[in-house]
Amino acid sequence: MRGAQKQSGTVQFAGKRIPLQTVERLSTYRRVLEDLHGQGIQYVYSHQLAEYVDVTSAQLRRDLASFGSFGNISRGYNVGQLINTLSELLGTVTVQPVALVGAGNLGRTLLSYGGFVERGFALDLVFDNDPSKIGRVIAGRRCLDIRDAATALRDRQIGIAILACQPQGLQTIVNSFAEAGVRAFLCFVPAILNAPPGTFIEMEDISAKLEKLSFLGKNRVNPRRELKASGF
Amino acid sequence: MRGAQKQSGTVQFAGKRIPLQTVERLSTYRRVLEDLHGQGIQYVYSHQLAEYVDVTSAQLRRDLASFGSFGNISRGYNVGQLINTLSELLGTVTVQPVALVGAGNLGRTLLSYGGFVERGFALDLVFDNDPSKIGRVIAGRRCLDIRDAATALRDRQIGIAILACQPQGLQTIVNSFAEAGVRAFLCFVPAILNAPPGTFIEMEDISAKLEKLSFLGKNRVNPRRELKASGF
DNA sequence: CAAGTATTGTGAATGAGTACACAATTACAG
DNA sequence: CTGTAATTGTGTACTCATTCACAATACTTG
Repeated sequence: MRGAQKQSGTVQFAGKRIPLQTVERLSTYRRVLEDLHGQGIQYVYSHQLAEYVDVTSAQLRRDLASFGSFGNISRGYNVGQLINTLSELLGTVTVQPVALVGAGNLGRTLLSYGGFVERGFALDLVFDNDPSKIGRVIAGRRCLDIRDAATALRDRQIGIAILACQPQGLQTIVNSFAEAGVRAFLCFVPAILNAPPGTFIEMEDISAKLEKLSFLGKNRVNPRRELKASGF
Repeated sequence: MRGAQKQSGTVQFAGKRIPLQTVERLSTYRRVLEDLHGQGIQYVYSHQLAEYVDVTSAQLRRDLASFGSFGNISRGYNVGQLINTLSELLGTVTVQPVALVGAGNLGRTLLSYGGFVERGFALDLVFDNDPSKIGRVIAGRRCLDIRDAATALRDRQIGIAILACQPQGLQTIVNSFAEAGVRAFLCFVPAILNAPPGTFIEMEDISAKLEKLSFLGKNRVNPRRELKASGF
């Protein structure tokens, strides 16, 4: 038994070791950039974007610079171009298919959430082990038998799976998914899982988040960086 | 405009500066301990518990030791006792009320999830601004008008709120909740929010998680610690 | 009761991540 | 065409987090 935790760690990219936290920030940058793009803004300086995202400008520049040199030294960063660059890095230029395990309450909520596609993900495959759900169409997708997962995953070349099912037998499912080529898992089930070699499991325990907040509500937080008076 | 990010930061506790990451691990420890407790195990050594949770034993001992001295030097840690200690630290000895903003798909899913109570949280208050929802009973709770939130929050002494609504006007809601005594927010809405002074916002962006996984699936991850051959 | 064994808690060393500060560079105004 | 102002990318310093390694301690066994 081995827990899949928020292993901070690093990623190997073009010979460099890049902190996972940097990768997480890329998402935020991209999201804010989309916003600016929508407002018709074409160029943005590191200190502006940094302020929106609440990091230091140095942090932002280093994050981006670790993937290449994208800024114009005097105009700043081209918004549209940077969005494309980040999308390429994150692998969301084209919408990629994602598998969902579990068509319960949470699963159905995820299926009916429209926001994934515009961020580059489509929950195309739904699996369950409940005979009363298998075969039924849920939010436009036909629910498949979890036992038939392997071939379906391979056919569609699925690389990412979301786990929103019961904890029983979950390790077996993860193993077989990994066997079928799935590289990364987002797991909403509070279970102790072992990530098969070459795969990554991101745990999402909402109760744990609440526990953290509960603790923070009772004790004073020292922000990493002293907050400037916000102009908000 | 200021983004509420995963500010790593530290917490002030009994004069010590404690990393937030330590606090997050406490939840995991507690969860695994509950498991062991259920199995009737009374004592556990740091290296055992550490193996389950996938941290080093030194990490585990330091995490716990930063809050006090709980281990018996030769029997290890008393499982039941440690659970109580952690619950006290996390503030989940008694079930505490939590407010939910937004009775949409996600909100209803959270309401019908039974796992919160056993972790010490009860989603007692539900708010929405949709007249067709206000007054209706959803999963046993009557949905209240978001405009009446302030008094309800104060009456129930709510310290934590979950945000699962539309992004429009969310900052205003956060501000008024903070005014009414809410100290911590768990936000599922991909918006840029400014945490009022003395409050903490935990962002939960599922699409961002998928983007991270997408990146990781394409690039090799260096685990922080070399995995020992697992006995799983 | 003494010797042996194994564990906790922690000072010190290491490693990772962030912020500072500036050289190099570009734009632009006069 | 030159001077001025402002930005990026990055070497360096620093802070924070993790791991090492061991002294202090408690239990067990002979």
